Amino acid sequence: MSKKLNKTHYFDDVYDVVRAVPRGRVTTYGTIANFLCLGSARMAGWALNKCQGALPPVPAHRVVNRKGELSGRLMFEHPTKMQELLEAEGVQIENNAVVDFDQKYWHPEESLS
DNA sequence: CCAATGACGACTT
DNA sequence: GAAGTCGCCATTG
Repeated sequence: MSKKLNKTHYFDDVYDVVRAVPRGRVTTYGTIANFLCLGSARMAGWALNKCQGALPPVPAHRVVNRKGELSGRLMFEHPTKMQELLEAEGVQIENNAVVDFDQKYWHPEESLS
């Protein structure tokens, strides 16, 4: 899996990492950005903003900010869709934030095994 | 071309 | 320890 790091297509790498997130787990923008060496967590979030039209669909609901808050829930088709999806996967949401975020936190290196 | 914004993060006060 | 400020890089106005 050679990482091209083509800044014009880096969001493809972001999608790949987000798709690798196991069900019931969550990760952060900064982690993805750091893993892909994007240099800014904003780039990861920006890429996910367009993930809605990406195929296959990207489980962006599994990506939250450093605080574990569902910062992008308003960007979904429905503001509550993100929380519903997370709860459906066993992730408890409290005050728009992931419960036991440290426990649900997932790192791309885990996928490397 | 310049300025402002953004699904963020880390540092400083 | 909490709140505020600056920095990152790309897109849009």
